[in-house]
Amino acid sequence: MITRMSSLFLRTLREDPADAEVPSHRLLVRAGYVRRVAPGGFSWLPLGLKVLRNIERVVREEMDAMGGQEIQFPALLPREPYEATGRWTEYGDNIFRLKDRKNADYLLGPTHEELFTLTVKGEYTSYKDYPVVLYQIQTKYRDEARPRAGILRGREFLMKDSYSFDLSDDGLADSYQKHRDAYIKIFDRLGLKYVIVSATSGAMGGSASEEFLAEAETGEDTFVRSTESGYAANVEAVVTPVPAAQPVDGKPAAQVHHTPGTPTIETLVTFLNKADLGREFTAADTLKNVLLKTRAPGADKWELLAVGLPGDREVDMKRIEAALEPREVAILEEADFAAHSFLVKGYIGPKALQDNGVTYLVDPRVVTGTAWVTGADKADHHVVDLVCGRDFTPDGTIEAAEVREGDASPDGKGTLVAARGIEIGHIFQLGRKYADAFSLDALGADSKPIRITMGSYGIGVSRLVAAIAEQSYDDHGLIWPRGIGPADVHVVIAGKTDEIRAGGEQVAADLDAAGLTVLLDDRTAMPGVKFADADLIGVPTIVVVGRGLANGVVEVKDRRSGERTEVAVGDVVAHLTELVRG
RNA sequence: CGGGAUGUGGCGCAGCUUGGUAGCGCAUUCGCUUUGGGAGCGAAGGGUCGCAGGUUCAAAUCCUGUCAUCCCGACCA
Repeated sequence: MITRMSSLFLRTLREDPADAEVPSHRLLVRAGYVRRVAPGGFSWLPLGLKVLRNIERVVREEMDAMGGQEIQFPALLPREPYEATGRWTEYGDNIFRLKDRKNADYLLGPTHEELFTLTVKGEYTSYKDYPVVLYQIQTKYRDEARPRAGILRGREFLMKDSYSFDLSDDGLADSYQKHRDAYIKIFDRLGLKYVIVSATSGAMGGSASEEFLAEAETGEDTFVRSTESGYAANVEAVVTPVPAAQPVDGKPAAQVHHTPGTPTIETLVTFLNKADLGREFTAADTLKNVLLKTRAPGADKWELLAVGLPGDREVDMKRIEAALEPREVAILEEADFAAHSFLVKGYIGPKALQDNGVTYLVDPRVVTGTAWVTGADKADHHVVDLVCGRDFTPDGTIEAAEVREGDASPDGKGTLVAARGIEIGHIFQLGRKYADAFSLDALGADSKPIRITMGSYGIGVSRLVAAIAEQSYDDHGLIWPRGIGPADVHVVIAGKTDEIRAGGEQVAADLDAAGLTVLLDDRTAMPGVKFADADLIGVPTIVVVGRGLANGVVEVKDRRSGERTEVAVGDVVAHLTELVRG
């Protein structure tokens, strides 16, 4: 197919739009792919829509290949199914709600677990029907508190979501693995640099969960990766390597010291080093005890929880929350301290905690035989050489400490560094949460019902357009991977003579006949304008038909490398076919 | 929801301090020249200055209120 720029609905901008910050947003607007119409809402213009459709095609092909069957639900949904699972309330302000003329409640679907579950329940009743994988590529709506970064986080976006329905946990694991494999194929075909990190499943519930993150500085998600191995994980999922336990024998006895005016780690360390105890202390030698309270879902009573971690580490609330999920976690307030007189703020130690029945969890680095400086449970006093396993015994360990660059990688290879990524895919094993909500059962061979177990798998299709752009651009504009850009070849007619114009038309026609998609710049503009637009638009291969035509050659330019080669007119089709088909 | 910034032709901006009825660049239209890296000259069209009050002989400009957008944070299958 040939797209003629003389009639293409396109206006490129020479200047960056004022409201665009991230590269993908800037370039997609400048190159005339998208236009903003509302916060978090964008129109797709012809070039942008071609790219979106190309990505959609890749996703669809791989989903079909792994056995998925495409269906489509309405975006406009009734309240009832979401009421049944509690999500009408749980989603809070994050869903768009509306009423019809009869004052009935509707919502614009943020995700469709309920509908998929109900649909399968409506059609399938026998164990012989399973397993099944259904998917849709649908516009989703979320009333984001703050849409940002252009296409990357909008309030309306295109998403592929699929769901697997299995009779057994093994079946679910298999469906999960098939999706994981399909996602790898999809993102590889899209030419993305990405990592797969283990993730928490969040509000959806469920167990196994992994996120696909496209590496990009502008990404919203922080993850860590090893400098030496392929290890990558969300910060919440990093498991601290446990040091070897040490013998307790021979450790100096614990001693309480008067340490006036040392409520913080910093003041304590300074004090200790001036106290002439015969050795140097650092924050890492201290054991900081942080008081929290937790509450089980549905319960209204809070329970105290103490967390002990090395004094040089800050508490990471997100890691704690992930570790304690689904329990709610909160920092202790002044009133809570007042209610428990044994808690001496700034001087809390393991003894008072355990004497008073407070659950005491420690960082995994606090192993048997390690000696610590910690609170002595009375104001202005600390205890030195309190040995774990001798002087106190924690109730267990918890991943509560911040993860830092330079920490050892959990797989033992290399150290961790922080990186940022864009969440482009998320797969997880939902389990029976939705099947339970709607009593989705299959009748087994023994005529007894089998509760179905589900997996849920998403890909941000419109977000991928931006994610690819974030990874592939230069000072001149976008650079699309092959098969993803708005055309296979961008033919620029650089000259005004009839010969050159006819030559360009012929090259475009020949390429089209060979099955390539062609963007033909047949405008009467200056050559410089056309070259600049070609670079901005980012079709991977640019063919310039111009003054060389007199010698029977055209110029083939690789957009990414900038490399130009002269090719005889007669060889253009063969040359380009080779390039495009690889 | 907290913090910051900004609203002036389609896009990007100046003008506001010190009120006098709106300007520049890009884009668009016409003419001539030009034609391998965003051309030159000449002409033209296009703006209730976010909105509402107020002060004043006079408001883009000063005052009050309000709305919107963007950025940072909180939040985010």
